[in-house]
Amino acid sequence: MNLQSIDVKELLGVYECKMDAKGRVSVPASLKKQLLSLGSHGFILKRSVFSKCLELHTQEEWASVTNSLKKLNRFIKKNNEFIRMFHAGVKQVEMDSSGRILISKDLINFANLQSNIVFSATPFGLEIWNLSDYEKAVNLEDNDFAQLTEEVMGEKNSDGIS
Amino acid sequence: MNLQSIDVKELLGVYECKMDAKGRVSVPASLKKQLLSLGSHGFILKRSVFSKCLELHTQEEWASVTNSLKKLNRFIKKNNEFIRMFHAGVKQVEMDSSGRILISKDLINFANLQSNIVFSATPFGLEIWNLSDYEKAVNLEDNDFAQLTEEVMGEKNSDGIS
DNA sequence: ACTTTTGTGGGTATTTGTGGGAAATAGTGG
DNA sequence: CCACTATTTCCCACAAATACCCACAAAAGT
Repeated sequence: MNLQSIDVKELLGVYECKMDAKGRVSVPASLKKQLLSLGSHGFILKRSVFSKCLELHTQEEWASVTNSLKKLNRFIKKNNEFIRMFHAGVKQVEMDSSGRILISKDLINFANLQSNIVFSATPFGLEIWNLSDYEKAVNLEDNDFAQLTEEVMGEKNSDGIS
Repeated sequence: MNLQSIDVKELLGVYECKMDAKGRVSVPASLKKQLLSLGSHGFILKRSVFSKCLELHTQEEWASVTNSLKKLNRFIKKNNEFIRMFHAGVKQVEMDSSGRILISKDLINFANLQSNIVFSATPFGLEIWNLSDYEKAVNLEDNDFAQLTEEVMGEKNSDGIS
């Protein structure tokens, strides 16, 4: 399969890979190609707000978020709190010469990362999980996915989106 | 990772670091490069208005704040009071030869700073926190982020910016 | 089966972070 | 004005983290 020339709007795919003792994670080749086609070598790595996992964003993506946020009035306390929480754990990262990213100690700690890592690309963004936490998070026995599907998607319209 | 040549409009990144017994905090290398690319070695350090933390501003940034404040009518009592309180604890600081800033005793006291410090750069500016206070401030369990998001971003326009 | 790509690990030079000593400066009270 | 104390600056030294290599095994493509 030749992915060299694939041009993507959203990342797609779930990949398992390893983090080494130095905290380096080599981005799976398929993802790497997608990421590079999306933009630069520089990325934003941050804590996810709702789960104990990390999120990876392209600089372009992040810049547009930043643009929106800058329009908020900074002299309103709630805006301050929102911005602060939203930015928790934000780090600039780059791929090294062999296509790996270095994850800082505090982020490793936050997301409970060990040797086995999962990259999970969804339309909402690219998440990085500890393998066993990821398994738990998507495990049908722990989370009633059927019911969740109904709650989220089972609304008036046939496509589930109201 | 080579950040040498990154040119920024806003500071970005959240970093943990240490303050030593003398009250010196070495600015993380990534932030240091961003700060220096933004301007000078001299900065304004002050109390934050809404939280028990400090804010670091470049001189340029501060000049623009000062400009806004000058437009307030000084013959209104509340404006007077606001200006005075807004300037509480303002200090000029410089990085020393090894890239550290010295935080004065009263500011250390105000922000309850101990050995573990957090630099949090957001589009609103650069905040300096005591680590454990920071964690509390961004912790989901202590803060209803969902509701906060609605209040801050959930306004008329589709992008949440009114 | 051979070549190329990908994933993984590790060594080492360099940068960064941290601490402390001692000189210089400022601040205090007599 | 002086003596004394506290604070700040300027060094230097060392430990830790990181960037930059290179090597090689495993996997994939031809």
